[in-house]
Amino acid sequence: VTEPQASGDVAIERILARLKDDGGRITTPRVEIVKILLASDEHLSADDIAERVQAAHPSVATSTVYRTLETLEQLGVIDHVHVAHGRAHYHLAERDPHQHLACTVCGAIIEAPAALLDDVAARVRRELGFELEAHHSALIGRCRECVATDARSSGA
Amino acid sequence: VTEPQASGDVAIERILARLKDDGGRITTPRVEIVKILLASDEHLSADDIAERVQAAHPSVATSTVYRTLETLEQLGVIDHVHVAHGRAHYHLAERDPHQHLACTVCGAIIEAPAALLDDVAARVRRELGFELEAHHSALIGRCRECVATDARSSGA
DNA sequence: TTTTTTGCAAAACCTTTGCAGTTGG
DNA sequence: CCAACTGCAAAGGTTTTGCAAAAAA
Repeated sequence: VTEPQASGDVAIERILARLKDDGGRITTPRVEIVKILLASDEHLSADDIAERVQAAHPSVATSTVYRTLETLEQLGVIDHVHVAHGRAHYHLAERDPHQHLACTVCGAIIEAPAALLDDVAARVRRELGFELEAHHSALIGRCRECVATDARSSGA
Repeated sequence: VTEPQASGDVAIERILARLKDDGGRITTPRVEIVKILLASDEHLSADDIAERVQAAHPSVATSTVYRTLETLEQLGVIDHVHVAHGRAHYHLAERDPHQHLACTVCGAIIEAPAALLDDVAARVRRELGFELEAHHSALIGRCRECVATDARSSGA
């Protein structure tokens, strides 16, 4: 059986290889951070990631997490989205491209189809010469649950 | 001549009246901040505003600026938009409603038609139950000038 | 060994808060 | 006079940075 059995292993290898090809080094914090990114479907904040790394390796500094995320982003491995209060969330670039909707009430990040802003992007390019980096900023508002909660409490 | 000659005066009066109606007081910092907001077409950060107030009244504290902006926002006089790095920009709510495009390179905020995101808002509401607060977050990307500069430098 | 990466601590950035003193009405 | 507002300074949360020690290649 030469087929890899866990796709995560392959993914890790590929990412670490990219790091190496770039003249980078494979270190424990980096491996752990990549694992966490691969293991999570969610959009994690730098602090979320730091917390998880530190659960297993308490000595890893938060600044290392930031520096690693920056490196991975430069390599095109991950992307980050800004949600409303200056916090960034990170996720693998390889995931299906998608837009982000951030709930101002509960903080949830909901994924929307990548094409959501295509028309808007075309329009601002045509009319204003503006190149939208659509994946880079979340659209903000309230998610289904929080809208429902709101309606319930104000209606009652 | 009972007609006001400068529309700015009327606007100031109206805003200060709202403040007063709400049980608020008319103070020097508040008057100055409202004037600055009225005098500027731009989207100002809290710090921009603080700087301008302090040019004339050096003792006005930045925290007062934040508190005043918060008060004015609660009264519906102003709105704020979040641009990519955790900085908020403030502008009068009375201005023509519009969307904001923030340039990641030069920091400019470009206004776009208010209706820009109407279709998107309708779609995420229908498909995801998400209530977009369209005016609240800027779309980010690169403005015409910065796109041109980029093309020039990478093309050369 | 050499260069990259790390951990730590400190600083930077934007914003909020506590509190005593000031001010508007 | 009294509540609302202010200035100051300190703290909050997130991210960045300087630097010497540690680790990868």
